[in-house]
Amino acid sequence: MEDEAGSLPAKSDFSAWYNDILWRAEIMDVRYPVKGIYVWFPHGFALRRNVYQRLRDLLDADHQETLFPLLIPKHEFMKEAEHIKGFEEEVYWVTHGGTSELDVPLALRPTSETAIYPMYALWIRSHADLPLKLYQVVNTFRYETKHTRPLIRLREITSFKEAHTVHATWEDAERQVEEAVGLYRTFYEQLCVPVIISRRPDWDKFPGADYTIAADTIMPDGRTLQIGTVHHLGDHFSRTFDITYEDASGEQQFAHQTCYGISERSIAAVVSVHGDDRGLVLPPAVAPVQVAIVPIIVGKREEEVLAHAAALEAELKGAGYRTTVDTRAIRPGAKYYYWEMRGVPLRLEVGPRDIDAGTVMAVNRLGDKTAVNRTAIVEEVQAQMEQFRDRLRTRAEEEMAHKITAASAMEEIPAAVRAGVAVVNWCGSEECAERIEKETGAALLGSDIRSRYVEKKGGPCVACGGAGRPALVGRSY
RNA sequence: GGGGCAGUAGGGUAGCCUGGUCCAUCCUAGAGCGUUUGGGACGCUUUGACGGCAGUUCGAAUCUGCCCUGCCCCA
Repeated sequence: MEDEAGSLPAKSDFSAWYNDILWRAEIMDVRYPVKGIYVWFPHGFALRRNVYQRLRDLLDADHQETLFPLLIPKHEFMKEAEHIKGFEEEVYWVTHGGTSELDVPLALRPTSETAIYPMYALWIRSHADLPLKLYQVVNTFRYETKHTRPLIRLREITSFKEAHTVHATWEDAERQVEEAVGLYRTFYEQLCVPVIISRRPDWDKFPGADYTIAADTIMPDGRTLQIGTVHHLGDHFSRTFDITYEDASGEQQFAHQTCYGISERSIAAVVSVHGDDRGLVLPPAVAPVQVAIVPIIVGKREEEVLAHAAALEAELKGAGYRTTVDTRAIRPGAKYYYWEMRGVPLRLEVGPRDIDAGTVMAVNRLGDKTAVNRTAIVEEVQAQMEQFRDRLRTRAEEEMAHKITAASAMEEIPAAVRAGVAVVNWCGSEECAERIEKETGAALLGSDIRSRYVEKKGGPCVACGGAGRPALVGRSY
């Protein structure tokens, strides 16, 4: 216990834990000398790749991947009034080429609507071109003035998956919003990260949207993290960028649009929701290493054990598992800690005793240890992975459920939001939302809540007593 | 947006108040050699730091100013 090498701060000290684990588990190096801009370590990058592969697989079913430019000319960027207002304080501008000033200043995209939609205006001509569903995974830049935090609040978002769809009618776009919400639900199920879906209040929606649906998770310190948003853009942008199509009767119509995004906050959520005092705990679906084999080398049987471990590795790799044998010249215990820090779901230990007994010791990242039959190893690993994933998901769900508290009066809100989020009844007025924020120090996050942990039926508004519907109140990142 | 605190080898720290004894302490990490190996091995050898710029001073890790960077709390 004392003088433990490489020990993390306890997860109960979440802020310290979070900063430290990103370093120790080799997710990100925060030492890059520009505020709010960080470097992916190879291990973190491998995690990112696996996470985004999941997202791509889901989207590729009926979206196409594309890539638009980073630079947006000022005149395009300035077209949509609400949109500009939402971002103008956060935009980086490229004003010079070498030493000469540019005729047209170029914005580094804070998001890509104004890069994509002028092209959509050219591409879309007829109803037969609709729906159009494209997405890209890009970096975006926002000059954040609040405290930056790796993976959570960045000046360069390195991993923004943004989808932009175009539809004939408002209703078609609305259906797309629901599809996107479904996609995001599935995505987070794969990551075993529980989410609460809600509709953002009007004053908090995406600049230029009709409405915004958001997915939030609850962090260990009780604060919420927005990890996905879906926006119904109506025809705001199509009017601005002249995205029109000829309908079946030959009339020109404005298109209706949606956009929806997920960023590396998804990875912050995986790290934070599942991790523990020993390090990362990763769902098998995205773990860069799914099985770590630790050979127990004792005296003369070294070669035999290594051969055994190599055969095991080959078999598991053949079965599709990301597997590694740790042959480093350090003690087995050091390897256990090493792979635990990096979140490997399953560790297999093979030593002389196991070889003699025809078994392999299997230890999952939650600490369950079993001796499994060597000959049935692939089936065993598969079963253990599935069981592990289910346990992770259940554990995360239970933790989130504990952080949601119904509050029927204003006085109950502060205690509830100290532990997590409060569910209150709210009449929908901005005035009452402001009162709630002022009196409790927590923000009104959303209404039309979709969560199995939140009752659907309404009641009197906690602020004014008028007819209210359930709404989410919490402190957010 | 407001307010605190801090920056010393790759990571964590002592020294700073009270300038010189500091070619800077300890832990960890890295490299090499050897002995080890069923939960963070040991021995020997070795590498490596005062955030930046200006100032005060005979002399600055230490004092002052600005800048950069980070963390915490409040709105």
